[in-house]
Amino acid sequence: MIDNIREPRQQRAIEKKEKIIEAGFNLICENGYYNTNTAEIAKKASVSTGIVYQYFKDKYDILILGLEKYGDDIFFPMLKTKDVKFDKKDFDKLLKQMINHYISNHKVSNTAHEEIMAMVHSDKRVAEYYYKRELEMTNSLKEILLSNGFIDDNLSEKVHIMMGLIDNLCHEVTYHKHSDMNYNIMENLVIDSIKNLFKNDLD
Amino acid sequence: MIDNIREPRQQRAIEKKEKIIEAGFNLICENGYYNTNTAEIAKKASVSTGIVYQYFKDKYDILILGLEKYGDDIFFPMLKTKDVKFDKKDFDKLLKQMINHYISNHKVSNTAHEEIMAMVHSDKRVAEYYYKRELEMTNSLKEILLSNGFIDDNLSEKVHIMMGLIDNLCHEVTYHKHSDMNYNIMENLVIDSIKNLFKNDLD
Amino acid sequence: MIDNIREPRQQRAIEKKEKIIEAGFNLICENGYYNTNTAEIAKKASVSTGIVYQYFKDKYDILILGLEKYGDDIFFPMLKTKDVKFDKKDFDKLLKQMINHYISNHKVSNTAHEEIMAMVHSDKRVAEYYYKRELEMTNSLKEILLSNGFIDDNLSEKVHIMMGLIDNLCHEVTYHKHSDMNYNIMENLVIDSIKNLFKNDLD
Amino acid sequence: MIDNIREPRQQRAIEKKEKIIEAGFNLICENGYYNTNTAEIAKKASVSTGIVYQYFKDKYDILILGLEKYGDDIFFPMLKTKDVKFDKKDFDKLLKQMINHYISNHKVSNTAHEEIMAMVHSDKRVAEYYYKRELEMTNSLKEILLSNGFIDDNLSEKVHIMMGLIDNLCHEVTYHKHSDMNYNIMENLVIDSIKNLFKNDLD
DNA sequence: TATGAATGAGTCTTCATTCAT
DNA sequence: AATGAATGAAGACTCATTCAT
Repeated sequence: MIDNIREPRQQRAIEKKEKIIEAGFNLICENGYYNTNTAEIAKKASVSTGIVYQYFKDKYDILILGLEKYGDDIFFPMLKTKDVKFDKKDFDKLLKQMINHYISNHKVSNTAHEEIMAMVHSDKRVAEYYYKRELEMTNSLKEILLSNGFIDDNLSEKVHIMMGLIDNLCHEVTYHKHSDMNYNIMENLVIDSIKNLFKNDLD
Repeated sequence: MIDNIREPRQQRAIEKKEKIIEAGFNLICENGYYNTNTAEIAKKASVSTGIVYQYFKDKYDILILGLEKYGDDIFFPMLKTKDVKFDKKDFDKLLKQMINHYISNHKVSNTAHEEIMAMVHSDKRVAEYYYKRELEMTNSLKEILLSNGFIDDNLSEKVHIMMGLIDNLCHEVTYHKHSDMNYNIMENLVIDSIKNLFKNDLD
Repeated sequence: MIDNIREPRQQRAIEKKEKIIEAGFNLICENGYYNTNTAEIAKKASVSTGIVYQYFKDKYDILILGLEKYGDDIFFPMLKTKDVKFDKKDFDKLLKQMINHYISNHKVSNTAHEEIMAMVHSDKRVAEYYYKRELEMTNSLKEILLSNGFIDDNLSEKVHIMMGLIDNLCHEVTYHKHSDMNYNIMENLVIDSIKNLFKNDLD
Repeated sequence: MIDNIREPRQQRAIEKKEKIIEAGFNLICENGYYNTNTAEIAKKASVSTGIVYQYFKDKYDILILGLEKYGDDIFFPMLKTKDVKFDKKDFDKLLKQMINHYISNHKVSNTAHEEIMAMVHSDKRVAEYYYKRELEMTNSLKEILLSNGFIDDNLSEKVHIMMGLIDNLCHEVTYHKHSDMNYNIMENLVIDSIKNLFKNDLD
């Protein structure tokens, strides 16, 4: 079989490809990979079913390309944040900002998060993407902290734990709503935990 | 139309039903729900496809029943642990034990974890199961701590964060193997974070 | 393959067979042959599915035997009426009685009529049964008329037409309810038509 | 999920859809609805099974569309006959024509009649179709009669009875062949009965 | 005799992918 | 480059019938 996936040259063709990725990725995020079929994707992208296979090897390809294109916005919006300067006294504030940013982002694309996280757990390439970006995120945070005078003392581990704490908090706030849980208190406890992690830097 | 689902009476039939759940749940855990078909399940359970539908409403039913039967062992093995007594001085040790227990359990059923967690993110009933048990787990830990003299000061929130920390650590250890991460250090940081959470109790 | 259909000798066995026929035929009459399965039949007859195949060759067999057993009551209740004596002046009354008898019978087993008539149109043996009884009915009516002084002048044809008229009327009354149709008038027209058929005898 | 049913645009596709209806309806008429499967239909129409479900919701849909397309030719060919003018003296002739028309039509699609009539008795939508057309037929006949000077005196009832008489006759001629029945005589008796129904108009 | 467990061929239906135009 | 028609393998599920006990 010939590999006849064509990389579009013309502007219109490029736009068409983008449109398919967008439509496909959105549908997959809304309904899940297995509950989305190519006919729907084509329809939503206002193209024919046939054309899909001139731009993409298969349905899976759409997912992966969609993930690469839109994944960062959903999972790692903070990756775009660079060169943050802050006073150590205001570390609290920074954390609060991050948390709020995270939470509001979660809320926006609630189902997308769910569906893609599902695939992180079941699909190798999605997992690969996710963990790679997570690592980038860790490194990005490390650099921010280093550039603000934090010392490189087990920093990777600390940042990883910190991210886990924030993620867990956001998840709780966005989905579960365990009735007996007070999110203000939780947030304060999380912030306190993080400050404890970096106590050597903050004293 | 008749309600086809029959509860088997004969011993051999009961065993067969169990066998189908086991085979089905295992396959789903290994390969994912959508990549497992009823013919495979039947074959692995050494039964005909027909019998599957006498004991189960549909494929999904097998998943749910399998989850109820084996899920606790995979996700919440500690739920069986009750009446733990410990000296506050040995809180470290207890935490280390828990972490090791968790990690070894993760390692045993690596893919099961992944596949089921995928469904927690995409399927309502699986999510329901998971979060319910998670809550039970939280409550169980709360009681253990209370019975060992910890005070009920935002205990739910603290325990939830603690579980998140442990979970995150285990996950990291079992899957990622972020090359630059030192798990001993991470473990110590996690333990320290937890102790910090309960500093009022441990002073 | 051995033909191991057994004719039951013991009283209990005979009753069981009857029960299966009754249950099966009733279900078929209610829901149609293709919408009735053997499990349902067995359940309704309070027997096991296995036993069914010791008394009957197959599902079809139940239908045929049921038809032979209960069909007459549904389709040809008048077959039991013999030795009717009437005065020619009262022919009207007789016809009215017949019609009412027919109609009330139709109403009792409305769906049975529908379902079995469906099979008259699609199944050879059901058709065979039906037309045979229809012939018997014709002959029976012929004899009644002859024994009351009617002459044998194209009597078969007349009776057949008469039966068609009554049948058609009953059907209309029982099912259609064509809103604009006055059944009293229709009945009178039918009776008048029949009397016209036999005008040579009634003058 | 998407609404899969597509209305074909291309000429060839339209023909293919027609072909499927034709093949499906024919098979159902020959062998019955439950004895016809989609694979056979596809094969007879020289298409793949998949395409069937792009044009039709399900097997049942094929039946209904087939009925709407071909049903009139089979059941109500006379519906096309309009603006009939006749002299009351020739009412006999008209009736004979009708009867012959009916009979020859019955003979052509013998099994179709049987199978579809079976469904009239067991399926709501088929029944709906049938009785609706029957009503149209009645009305059409009424108008013909009215336009030829018949008076509107219980005309609906009379026409309905008349149709029943003709139908019954045709059925007898086409199927039963009750050996002892003389169809010429029967035909004459039927015609005489009809004329008697309309005696007020014909005197 | 009787049970109900077990079989597996058969049915409808879906959908990723390819083809003809 | 584009369309949308067409393919056919694969899957879930049913059910008449047979089998083991």
